[in-house]
Amino acid sequence: MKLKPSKPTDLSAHIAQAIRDAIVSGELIVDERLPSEAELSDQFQVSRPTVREALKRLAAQSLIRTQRGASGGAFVNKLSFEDAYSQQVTTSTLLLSMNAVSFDTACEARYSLERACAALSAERRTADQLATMRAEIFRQSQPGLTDEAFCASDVSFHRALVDGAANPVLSYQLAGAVEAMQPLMNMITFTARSREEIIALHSRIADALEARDAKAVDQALLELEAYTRQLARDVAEKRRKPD
Amino acid sequence: MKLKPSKPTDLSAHIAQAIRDAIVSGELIVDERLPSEAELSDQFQVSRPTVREALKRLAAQSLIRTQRGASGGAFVNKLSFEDAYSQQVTTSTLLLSMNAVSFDTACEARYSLERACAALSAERRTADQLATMRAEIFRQSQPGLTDEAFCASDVSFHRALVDGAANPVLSYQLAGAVEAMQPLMNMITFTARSREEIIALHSRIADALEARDAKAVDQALLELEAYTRQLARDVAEKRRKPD
DNA sequence: AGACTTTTAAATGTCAGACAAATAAAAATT
DNA sequence: AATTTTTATTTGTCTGACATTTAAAAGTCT
Repeated sequence: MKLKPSKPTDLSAHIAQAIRDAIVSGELIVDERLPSEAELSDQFQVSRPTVREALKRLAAQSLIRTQRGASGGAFVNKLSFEDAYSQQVTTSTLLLSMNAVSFDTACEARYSLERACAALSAERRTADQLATMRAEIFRQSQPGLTDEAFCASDVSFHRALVDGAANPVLSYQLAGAVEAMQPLMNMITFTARSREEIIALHSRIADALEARDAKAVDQALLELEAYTRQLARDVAEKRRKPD
Repeated sequence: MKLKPSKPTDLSAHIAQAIRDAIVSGELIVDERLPSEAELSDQFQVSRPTVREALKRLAAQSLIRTQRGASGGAFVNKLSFEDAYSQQVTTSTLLLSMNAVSFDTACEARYSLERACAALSAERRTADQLATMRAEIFRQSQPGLTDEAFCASDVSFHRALVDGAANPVLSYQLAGAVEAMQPLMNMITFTARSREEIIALHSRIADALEARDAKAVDQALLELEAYTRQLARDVAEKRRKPD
């Protein structure tokens, strides 16, 4: 029936898609200036507010940036790993919370991906990354640390592990998975005993990385995953049947 | 100096962030209706166009959906795996093309992640997914297939492999990595000989999955990665020194 | 009373025109 | 020649209006 993929309404979405296509296809290249809003409204035969709504959609995806003034305008933005990363964290976090993804499912995904980095990280990790991991382990062992701070340090630790693979694409992909887990992790109350256990496993991971022993890293990660899932089960158990 | 994180300008970005925060923090829950544009312009003390620009930013991230009419308005959208997936493909694709990520880096990331699924997929793959893979292998063996069609079939094959892990979070994460590689893969010209080689490896993967032999899957993926990178090197070589 | 039709009100979608603010280039001045 | 001023361009924002869609309310008929 309808030939157009998008309904005749939502002109701004239509225009945004047209420009997006031009960027993805390479028709518009990085740092190239788009026509001014006035010119675009002429070209697309719509009003300037409508064009602006379209541009804001693109800006929300970091596809363009705008600059005011004489030779200003909208420019095709070079998507940085950092931009892509922060977008992915937001998206992944919401995806997990809104779709009631089970802790087990998220945890399995996270550790599967993280183990994918382990071999590369064992091979390539720098002294600096190792030092970061040791520092985070030390921080985790401090008494009086809140659960939130403990989790945050945990994320930093794993981030260093992932970055050890020295592959920006991997880091970008993994960052979403690891960081999006944090809200779920925050549901766990870490006892002194469980922290001790986790820190021991972290130390084993750091040791294995220092020795460039990929298999030992993998094994420690497997155990860490199993232990984390066990903790979550305990919390769920306690919630169901509080003493 | 500036206390506000965002500059005093870009009101729409500011408002979008405020609403985004409310959604991420859970202050606004799925399917909840936002105040009308008129009410929002009152609350934030800005004009309606400005509010609309903010809402379009959120719509671009699939965080809200809008509905016209009497009891219409903007509603918090339940972010689906599909939405998140397509966003990630767009982002990943642009990230690779704009940052001149080397074929090797992207390839390494992709296969590392894919191998992370291999063990789970060997354990859980359904007969249906196996059939899909066999069908794609058959398609790939058809003579007269264009390179684009061959690549597309390749993506479908790997997609089935990833979905075999039966973990939606993994599928979502991996889809981006695999699909974003396609433009890079399209640069390769597949000779009859190289297609034959790839198909043989695909068959080995399918066989191993059928036998639920995780190690064999992993090994075949390793070889496929090595072969793919070799092909890319050959193309680069030929381009530098054409005969 | 109940089912159907019409009206109405509320909301988003779009438009036009205007002014403010920023900014770089051009013009004027020292 | 260097500096300052002007100017033109472009985005950012506002006001007000109308169009369109849609669900609920009101009305009408059987």
